[in-house]
Amino acid sequence: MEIKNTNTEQTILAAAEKVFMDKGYSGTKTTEIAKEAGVNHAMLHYYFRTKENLFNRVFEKKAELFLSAFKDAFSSDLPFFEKIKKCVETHFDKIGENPKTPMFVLREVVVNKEKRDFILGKVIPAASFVLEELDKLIREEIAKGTITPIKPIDLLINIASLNVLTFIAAQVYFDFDKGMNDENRNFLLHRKKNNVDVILKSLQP
Amino acid sequence: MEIKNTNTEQTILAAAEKVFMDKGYSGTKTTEIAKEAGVNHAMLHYYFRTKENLFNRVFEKKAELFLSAFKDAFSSDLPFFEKIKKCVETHFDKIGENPKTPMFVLREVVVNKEKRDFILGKVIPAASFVLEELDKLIREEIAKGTITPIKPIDLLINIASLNVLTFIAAQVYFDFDKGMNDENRNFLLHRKKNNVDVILKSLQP
DNA sequence: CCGACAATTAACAATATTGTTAATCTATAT
DNA sequence: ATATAGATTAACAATATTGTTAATTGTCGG
Repeated sequence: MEIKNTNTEQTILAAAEKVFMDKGYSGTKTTEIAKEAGVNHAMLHYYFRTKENLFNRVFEKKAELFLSAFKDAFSSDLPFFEKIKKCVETHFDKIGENPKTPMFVLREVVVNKEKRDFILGKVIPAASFVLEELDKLIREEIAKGTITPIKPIDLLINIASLNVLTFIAAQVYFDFDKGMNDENRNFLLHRKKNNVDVILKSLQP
Repeated sequence: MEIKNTNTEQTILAAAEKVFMDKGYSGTKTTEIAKEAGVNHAMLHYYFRTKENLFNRVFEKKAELFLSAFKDAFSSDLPFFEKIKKCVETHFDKIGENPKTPMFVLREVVVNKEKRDFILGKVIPAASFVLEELDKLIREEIAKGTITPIKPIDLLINIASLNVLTFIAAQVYFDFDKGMNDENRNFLLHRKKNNVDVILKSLQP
């Protein structure tokens, strides 16, 4: 009489993740998730009660992932310009590991007030950590005259803009599900290099 | 008796535009459009037959608008750097006139293969016009050594990334429907200046 | 093997959603 | 004023979608 945490629950969660990521909350039918998971659709309610519960499990995981891309990006120990370079690259690569995440999160956040508040509640702490770090670094360099005066928040938005929109564009052009061909890979490599370049130049006095 | 029949068809279209822009195709119920328009929901089928017909009317209009922001941006007659500055500003302002459009178009394009093909079919011609113009300009400047070698497509994506994501972020933070306060306006002005700055610096040798 | 209980299924139920239809109303030309 | 055609409405219909339930199956410790 014990927990036989079947893989059914995990199978459903994985299927839900796939379908929700592609079609969003309102575009997804629970029957399609069940079909994708290969289980009776009652199982989905048995384990998660409602569509919304299931969605929240997926959303919270992906939102965490989306924000962690920022946190992880700003935790190396390097000279200033290399550090910034590393930040851009790390952020880019983190998104690359889950390339559909930005569009998924932004879509729900724009469409759903609760999700918007949820994200904003997480963004503030996440951002303030990063912004404080950045602020110290930037002040020093501005004092030394090695970079132009810039607000940390602007630098952050610039990085996010370039990296995030690269992957949204990629999502329009090629199908992440079918693996990537050389052209796709080259596009991303090229854009990563470009983004680092643009950010570093934006700092020049 | 009383005159005049306010054009019901236009009323419905306007309501559809509003709701579709906020909630996307799958998130919108035709009954909500009817309610928003203040008409019996049968009218919506009387004039447009199906939800999809109605949606397509809205989508095609907005897709055109989205792309026109690029075309319009590249049609001034100024010295190189001022021209680029003008491009970024015009593109930014064009989006500002319809700030929800980028997210609306991108959302449907990512989620719906037909809409994706529709957009890609329009993007290619629109882009090639702009890219050819840009190519001529850029070549001259590179030859003169006044800018760093850069591909027109990269410049274009950089401009689009910075401008588009500015408004997506804005859409998350403030409610475009309730008019904007000073803080909102300042944010946008500040970001416009920042984006011009980043783009111009990205061109430096 | 049995009993308990979790897992699974089919069948049902309730509501939402899109779409249709037939009747009614309204404006306008004759 | 009447006929006509288009506009509008309520009422209906069909299907989709989410969720529930009761019965069945499977597992495992005793």
